[in-house]
Amino acid sequence: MDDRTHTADAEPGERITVAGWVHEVRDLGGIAFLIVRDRTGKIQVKFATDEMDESLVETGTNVSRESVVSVTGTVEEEPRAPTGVEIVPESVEVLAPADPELPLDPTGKVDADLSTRLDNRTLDLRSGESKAIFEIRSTVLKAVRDYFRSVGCTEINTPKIVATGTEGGTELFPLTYFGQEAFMNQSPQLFKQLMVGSGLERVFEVGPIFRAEEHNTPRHLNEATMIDFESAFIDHHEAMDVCEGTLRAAYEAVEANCHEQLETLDLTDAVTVPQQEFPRLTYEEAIERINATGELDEQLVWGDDLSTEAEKALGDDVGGHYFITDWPSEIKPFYIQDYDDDPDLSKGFDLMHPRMELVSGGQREHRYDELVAGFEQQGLDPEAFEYYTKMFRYGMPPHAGWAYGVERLVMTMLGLPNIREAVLFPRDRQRLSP
RNA sequence: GCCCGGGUGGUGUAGUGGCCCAUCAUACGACCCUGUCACGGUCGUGACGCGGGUUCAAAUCCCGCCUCGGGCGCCA
Repeated sequence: MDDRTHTADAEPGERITVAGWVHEVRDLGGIAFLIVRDRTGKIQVKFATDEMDESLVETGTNVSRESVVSVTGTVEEEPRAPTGVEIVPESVEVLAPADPELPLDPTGKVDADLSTRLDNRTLDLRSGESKAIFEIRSTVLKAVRDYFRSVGCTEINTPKIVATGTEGGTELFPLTYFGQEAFMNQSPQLFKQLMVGSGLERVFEVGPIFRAEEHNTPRHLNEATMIDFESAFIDHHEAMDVCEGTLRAAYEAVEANCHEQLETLDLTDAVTVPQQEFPRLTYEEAIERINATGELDEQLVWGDDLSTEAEKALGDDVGGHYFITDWPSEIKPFYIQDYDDDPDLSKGFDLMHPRMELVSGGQREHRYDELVAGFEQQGLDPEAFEYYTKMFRYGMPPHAGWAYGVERLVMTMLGLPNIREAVLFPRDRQRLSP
């Protein structure tokens, strides 16, 4: 396939070979058109049915939609062709015929339900919209990685099969590891913290996490991709700076490099880099503001976690990304540090999009005695986490960090109605295949 | 985990007790058509998730199961 030309690169006067999928055949009688699609676009192949070789016309016009074909011919300038050029074929080869009855319509003339699309993801991703989402996701991941490198991070990978959970609270997928009890990891949290105490100091990871919660919503997955960041010698304010920088980098990269995809998704004006610096509301300010909206039946009191309804009320009120800082220690995990002068208040924060929570992070507890006390307060056995706590006895620097859900980032950026749109092969309460 | 709403040709849908051996679009098959670009035209094939019940009569009502989607909790 060395001599293959992409459809978008076809220049008049050239003799080329294009290879791709049969998008459509339009047979008008004496003239017929075969539209070939590849990842760069589409091109029209013209058959003058009375004048051309009979078997060539037969092959080119009787091929089923979505079959894979290779067409060799001359590119001619033709104002009447959709792209201004068309191929006058010398030969057409069917590399892989498709069954005539397709489980969904990649041209998009007839809609398909999300579950039908997910059952036939390969075909679904031949359509412009679905493909565009994953091209944008790829751009986001590249931008995020580049940004982390620009602020001196080392990319790491931590184990996904673990002996204990991170927080003990959430549901884990159990498995058997050579006869031992083990779990799929729900977060790189503990491992990335161990790395800030290593010579690496400042790390990030992009990888999967697994949560066995039986939720059934458009914003949860049982296998998700997390962007984790953790750095030594920074506090939660600096961690928020990096967090905001990462998100801006992602939006900027998409705005700069994904014109075509945004156009396909009809989002050219909808996706823009956030202008304002993200407001940093304290938890206390947040609940006051929520109560002031009057959207909730019952007023929130200090110590309440924010319900979905409360988050929505606040999101509508703020109208853009924002941080919530200084959460009550009670509702944040043990590894988040409390304020020394107010132990009821933690240095945890969340980054919110008006639609949902995107990031959770905070200043970590790096002092051994306080950390162990925190375990006990949350009813966890410090012994079970000895591999983790032990390292805090050998010089663990002050540090902070956070974690994003990639799918939520893409979902909120593109206004996708369902998080499954942002994963190739989602794992949810009922879907395990493909 | 609790709660709510759906499942009708390949795909997406209409139909809420008899007007339904089921509507429309698209796809598929056949034929006609020399500039389509959602090509057009004629004809044709093709479906009520599964099991039980109520009724003279069930796609339609009831029960169970399967399955899909959503709300809440919790979270990324």
